[in-house]
Amino acid sequence: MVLIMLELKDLPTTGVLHKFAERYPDADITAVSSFLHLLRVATDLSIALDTCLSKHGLLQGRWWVLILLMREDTHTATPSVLASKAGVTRATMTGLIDGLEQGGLVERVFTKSDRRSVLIHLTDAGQAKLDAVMPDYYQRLRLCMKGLNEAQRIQLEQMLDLINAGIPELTKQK
Amino acid sequence: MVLIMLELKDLPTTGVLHKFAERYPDADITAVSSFLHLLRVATDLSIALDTCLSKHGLLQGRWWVLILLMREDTHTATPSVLASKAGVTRATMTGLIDGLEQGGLVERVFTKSDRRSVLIHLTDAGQAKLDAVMPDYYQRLRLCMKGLNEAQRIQLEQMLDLINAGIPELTKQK
DNA sequence: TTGACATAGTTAGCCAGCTAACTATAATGG
DNA sequence: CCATTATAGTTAGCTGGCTAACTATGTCAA
Repeated sequence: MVLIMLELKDLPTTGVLHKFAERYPDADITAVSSFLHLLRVATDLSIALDTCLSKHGLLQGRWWVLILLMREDTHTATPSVLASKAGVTRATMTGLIDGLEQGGLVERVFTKSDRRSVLIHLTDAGQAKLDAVMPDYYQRLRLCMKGLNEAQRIQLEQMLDLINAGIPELTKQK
Repeated sequence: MVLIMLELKDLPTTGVLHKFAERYPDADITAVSSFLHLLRVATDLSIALDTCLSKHGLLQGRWWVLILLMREDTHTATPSVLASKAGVTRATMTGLIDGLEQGGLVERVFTKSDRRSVLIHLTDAGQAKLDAVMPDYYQRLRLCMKGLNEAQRIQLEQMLDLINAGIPELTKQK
């Protein structure tokens, strides 16, 4: 996944929001506040995740490829499938696989059935890398999220789904 | 703000999460689920916001600079302050200002008091650009967020604050 | 008062996304 | 059965972040 946004250090105060709402009467102050708050926390989470992964020589892109491969029973998938699941272009996936192959974490296996295609296979070194990264990641994430109990987590996901359902409104042609 | 993460198209099913939890007993399944869900929705929101802004010839970086300037009573600020509030480096801010100046949306004003410093001033054209963009943005955001009532928005922000408080756990030295 | 340090802005070069175009191979329909 | 279209992977070049290094200016303490 590739989320790019400006890191919002100074969320607007309600005073600023009201000032803007005067000039732009369509402004829905709590909508803006929640929206920016959500983007800000997610941005900081993403940066922190990269910091955590970089201690193991990974970033989100490559890390996610390894996870997608581990999910497969055969520890194998094509670049196209990986690109689609990771939400990046095939061109980007080529670069990610190049880096992982250079590090010996995956290997390209050429298939006979469809000669256009390549299978990407998680190597033992790749699995070992995951076995080093994932426990650290899971421990840290557990601590990070310990402020929310189970009920709150469910509520959060429900609200995220509601927002997600509204996203098309941001881009819809009028 | 610069949030970079892989766009997670395929969130793990609870089945997959349990499979991983077997190998990695530290995994806190609902923590992982909520975390990925949050990053995914925020990513999609960020992409949609860029799509919305790009119809007006802006992206998040430049758009945010214009907003920060409009917040100031004098419609003026230094690049350093803008960089700090936007959460980008001063180097990045130089590039953003270059682009905005080229489009006539801001101007560099050299000061006499501190000759190291420059003041960035929102031009009439810059204000006009905001007057074109912001109503569209606010209308769309209102629709996007209309699935959440006021109580839910408050709850959401509270939960985001709880997560935010846990972020240091992701990067803390052990 | 001057040497060391701090601050403001810029420049240069890196990186990981992206799109568009290309090659090779497969699938399909007239 | 062959021309067209679709698919898989790669390459080339763009973009907007980043860090590090640099210039110029200001500040402060010995």
